[in-house]
Amino acid sequence: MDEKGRSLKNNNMEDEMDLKRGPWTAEEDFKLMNYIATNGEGRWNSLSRCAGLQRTGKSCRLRWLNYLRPDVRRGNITLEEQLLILELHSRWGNRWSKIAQYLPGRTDNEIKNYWRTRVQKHAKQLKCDVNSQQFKDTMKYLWMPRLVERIQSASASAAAAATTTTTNTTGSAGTSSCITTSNNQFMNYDYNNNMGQQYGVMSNNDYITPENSSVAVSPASDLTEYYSAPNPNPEYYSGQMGNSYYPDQNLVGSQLLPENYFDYSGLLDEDLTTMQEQSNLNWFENINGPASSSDSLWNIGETDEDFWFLQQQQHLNNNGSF
DNA sequence: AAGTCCTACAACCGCCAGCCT
DNA sequence: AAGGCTGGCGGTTGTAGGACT
Repeated sequence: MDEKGRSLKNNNMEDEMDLKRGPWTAEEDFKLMNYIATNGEGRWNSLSRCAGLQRTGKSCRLRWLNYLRPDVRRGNITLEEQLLILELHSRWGNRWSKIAQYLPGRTDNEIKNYWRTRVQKHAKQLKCDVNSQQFKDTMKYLWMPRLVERIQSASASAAAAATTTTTNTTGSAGTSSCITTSNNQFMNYDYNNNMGQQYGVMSNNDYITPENSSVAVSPASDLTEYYSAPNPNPEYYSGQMGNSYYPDQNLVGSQLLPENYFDYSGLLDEDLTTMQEQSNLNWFENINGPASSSDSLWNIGETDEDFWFLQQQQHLNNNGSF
């Protein structure tokens, strides 16, 4: 019997057994949680029967993994998580479950939904395919650096508010910052070495820094929103930036450490030139969309911050650095 | 206030690989 | 070796609720 035949057979069996579909009720959730608490998970079909649920094993598994599991993290995707998703997706594509391994508490389904609703939306606004080189470049050279900047900005604000110390050291060789994330993760990011000198972004210490910026975290858009969900299980995250955080041992301590996320050292100015040439439109017009667009990539003009950011970009553009 | 549109996300579906008999 | 079963994955759909007109 082929796969389709098998599926039909399964479906018929399910019909015969009058299995329930659609949203789960609180009672069903309770049954499932109770059963798993006592007997553990796995063997989902028999689990479903034994727990007295009129659901497929698949449905039970999905409900447990995506919703009922105690370590499922609720709340909006944070900036740090957005950054990680963009980076890992650029590495692996639509390998949602693999990407989810690197975001504790987040499910593949949630990440997939985030990608479809937020990222693909922006690709649509740019009138380019989400898999196109143009959009990938936009993410890599504008969106992701922007996220880094916002993370640092939010971190600096939080630190100032808490009157605790953040480690910002300024030396003649460059500016290195410690980005403290909402999960007490930290990212060492060297503006000058990783991006600034190569691309003219954030390269000048008296130009863009969290200290001299008037950046205020605002919920104006996907790119400006910031919400750090309460951590339901704090101990789960402790030490997650250490080696144990990364299930793929081949990447431990090398490619995936945050300080390497934006190591664009292999990229040349010609690459950016080519990138711009590939676009028929002005780079910034293309990114920002028409002035009337209310939900463009940066929501230009909606907040002082975004206007400020655009000015910085235009300044860099005019100076030929970008 | 009512209707329509949009967004986010839960849930389902088909396919596949691996294991077991 | 072949067929069946199970779990896992990525793609897609349905829908509740908020935003907009």
